[in-house]
Amino acid sequence: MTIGDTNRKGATRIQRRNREAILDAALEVFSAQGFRGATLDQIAERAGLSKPNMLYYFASKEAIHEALLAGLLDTWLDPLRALDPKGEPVAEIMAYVHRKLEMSRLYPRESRLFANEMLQGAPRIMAALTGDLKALVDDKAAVLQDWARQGHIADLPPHHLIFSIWALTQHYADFDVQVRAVLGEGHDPYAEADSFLDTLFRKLLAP
Amino acid sequence: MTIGDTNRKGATRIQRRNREAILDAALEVFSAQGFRGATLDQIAERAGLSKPNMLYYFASKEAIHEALLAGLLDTWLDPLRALDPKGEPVAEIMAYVHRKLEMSRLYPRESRLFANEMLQGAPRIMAALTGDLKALVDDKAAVLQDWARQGHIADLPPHHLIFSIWALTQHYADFDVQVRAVLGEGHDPYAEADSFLDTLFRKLLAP
DNA sequence: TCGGGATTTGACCCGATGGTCGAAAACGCG
DNA sequence: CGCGTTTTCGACCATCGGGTCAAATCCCGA
Repeated sequence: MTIGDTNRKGATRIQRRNREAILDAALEVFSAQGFRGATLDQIAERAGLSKPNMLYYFASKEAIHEALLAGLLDTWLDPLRALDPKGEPVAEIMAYVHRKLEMSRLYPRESRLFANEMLQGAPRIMAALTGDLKALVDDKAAVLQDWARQGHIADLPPHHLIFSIWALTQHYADFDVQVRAVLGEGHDPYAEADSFLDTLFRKLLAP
Repeated sequence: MTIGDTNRKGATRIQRRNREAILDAALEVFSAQGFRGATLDQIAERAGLSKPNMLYYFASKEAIHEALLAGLLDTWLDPLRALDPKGEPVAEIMAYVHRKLEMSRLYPRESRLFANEMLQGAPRIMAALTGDLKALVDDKAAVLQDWARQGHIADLPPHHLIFSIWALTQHYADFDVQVRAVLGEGHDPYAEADSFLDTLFRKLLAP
């Protein structure tokens, strides 16, 4: 049987376990070293497999990276998708901010993988950026603009409002070392950020 | 004569020209590929030198990277240093925001180099983070807190206020591709950001 | 103009790295 | 249990990549 891209049904228990172990290890390494900086040996070791065995599950380094990115953008955008045009404007946006920060806290590796890709000029996901991503953002931006027009929130450039949410929440994952280094001991960056960002966006959104 | 770290006086015209060309090329490559992802061949080619010749000016790949980072943190923090405790609070902070955004616009490669280093866990500049950087930030944070206590600006956690300025301004350099992909044609990201961030921070700082 | 230091480079070294192969071992199901 | 399929991996390969070296070339001040 071809191993291909199966990650769901039709795969044995061993296949699922190993593919998962590989992707987890790869996430660890790619997110910390970037694509070119990562080596198959590092990934294989972390995954607890021999290199040839790993390449039995994924055809190449590229293929592993691709598999990782494939799911990423989707997962990453779920919180934005959940922003409900029919909900209460400020509450919806605040919920988005908090969900996004929670993503940074729970999935910092994914955030860094994405950041790495952006820093490199997004060679592998440019299509998704100008396609799905842009479409989704444009859609939600229209919602924000409507809310602004109706006076529910301040009149702000909607795209940049969204950028600001991304920047502020992802910063805590991507620049984690810096945040912790500067704050010093005895701080809970994410708890403080949660409160600070709440204040920030409430003030910003107030009409 | 030892080539060492001389970048100033005591170096011939050729030395200055070549060292500069190397550092510029290295900035280009390191900022786009990360340390491990960059190769000496790429750098040498961009610099217009042979690899051995490049290694005549810098002892190793590490040395080039180090030279780059050495100047970076300092330059990068200049705008914050310029924040004057005796100035008018809101004006001082707004000036900092605009200066920082201008840095992103003029020196996106430096921003990305720094971001790469952070993503990798800051292995090469951790000392500077917990040393000079923390000291400077603590110092300015105290100023902000004073201003807040005196009612000049809103009472916000000063460290996170600074983080928010970093996150929002650097985002436009580090995630440039994403910003442009999402905005589409006919936008001037930095001009829009300048206006948006002005609004954002004025609303945030209002007591 | 000339000599010695500064600069440049072709050739080379060798460990790292992505990837292949064939055969052995483990699995699972009839 | 028997056997075809799946899984595993030791050994190997070609290329890449950081770095060295000795010899050639260039440059400039006395």
